[in-house]
Amino acid sequence: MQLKDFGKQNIFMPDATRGAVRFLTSKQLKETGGEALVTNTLHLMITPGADRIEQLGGIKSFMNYDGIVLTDSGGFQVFSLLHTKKWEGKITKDGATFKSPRDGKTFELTPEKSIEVQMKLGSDILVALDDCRDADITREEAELSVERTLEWAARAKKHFEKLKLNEKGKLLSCVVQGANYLDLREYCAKELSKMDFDGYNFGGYVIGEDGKLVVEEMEVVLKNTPENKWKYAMGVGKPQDIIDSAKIGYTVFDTVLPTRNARHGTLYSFDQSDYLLRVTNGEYALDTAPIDSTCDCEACRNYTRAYVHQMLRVGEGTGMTLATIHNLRFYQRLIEKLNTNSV
RNA sequence: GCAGGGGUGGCGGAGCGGUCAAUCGCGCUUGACUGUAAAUCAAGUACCUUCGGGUUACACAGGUUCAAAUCCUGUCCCCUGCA
Repeated sequence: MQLKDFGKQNIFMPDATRGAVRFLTSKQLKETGGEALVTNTLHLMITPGADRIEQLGGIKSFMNYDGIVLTDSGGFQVFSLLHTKKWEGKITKDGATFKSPRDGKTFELTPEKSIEVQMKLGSDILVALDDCRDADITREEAELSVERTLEWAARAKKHFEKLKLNEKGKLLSCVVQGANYLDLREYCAKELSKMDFDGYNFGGYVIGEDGKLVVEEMEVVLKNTPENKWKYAMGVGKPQDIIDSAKIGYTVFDTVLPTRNARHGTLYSFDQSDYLLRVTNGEYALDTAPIDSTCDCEACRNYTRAYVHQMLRVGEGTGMTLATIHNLRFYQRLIEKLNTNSV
């Protein structure tokens, strides 16, 4: 796929946060069928650092991956680690400063810094730093989050244009915030649209308190952003959430669910009505069927449920690998079905 | 044979007169995970229950005591040292 066609069809990007999809080689990842992955600015900035990745030829060369690479801005990490006080740090009008729990070193993440790091990493698709918050914040907090997100987006865009003079073939996307306030979502979407980004990402927490996708908010963003630009539902989601998001017009997806769940024993299978097959459960100990009778992945073609069950139970890396390969293949097959209208 | 130590729930291992159905770890059962601090986390794990509680339980059999997994006696096992 050409970069210019990104998002024209549904696409699912596995998360290789620190430069690898856990337990998979780039070859194994490629064999699951995807054409792009997501990696993370903040994680790679802390270690090994953007300069080193640049010295080593960029993230694609470093991890020997020849697909499309999208780098997340680090906005979500600021939210999940700083706002929730898991990491020491503070958020200011310029971004965030925080101490790495690895070695206590202080880092600063501004809109400009985020773009610079993403450039050095050798990303194809960059994301402007946003002020990500929880779904249930007060209106005042949501307003502040939107204002900062807009200001940061403008600064990111400006810096991107400046650096892009020497770097061709890169795209920049932005993130729409506004929590569950529809008018703020609309305002944020409209203002970002004026800045003309290559793609529009739905940010914030996509799952409401009831555990359901915030479809209403997602629709408002669709209506108020340019039709010919991609809409990326960040962090979405469960198979049904992806189906529902695709139905209303989102085409770009990423989530840690298939990879994290694989490691935790929750596999996906079209053989199950709810797509879920908890392979470590006792009932699969003697099950010689493949995880999914319709699947063509390495795990399903060569191994039984009983084998994956046992390997995961004893904590063998091979179990993690097989489960991850399978779950990613499931997600890619789901996307293929969406693209051929057969789901 | 003599001397010493020990037998606790599926396993390992605490407790050493009442607050013990018995810390904890493992195992087992189930669930959660949505821009990854996550090969993580949560709940449950004798039996019965109208969820108030009730019934058997700490090798086995007796005993002391208001009260015993905890003290005493005997029996049966196990381990270590010396013969």
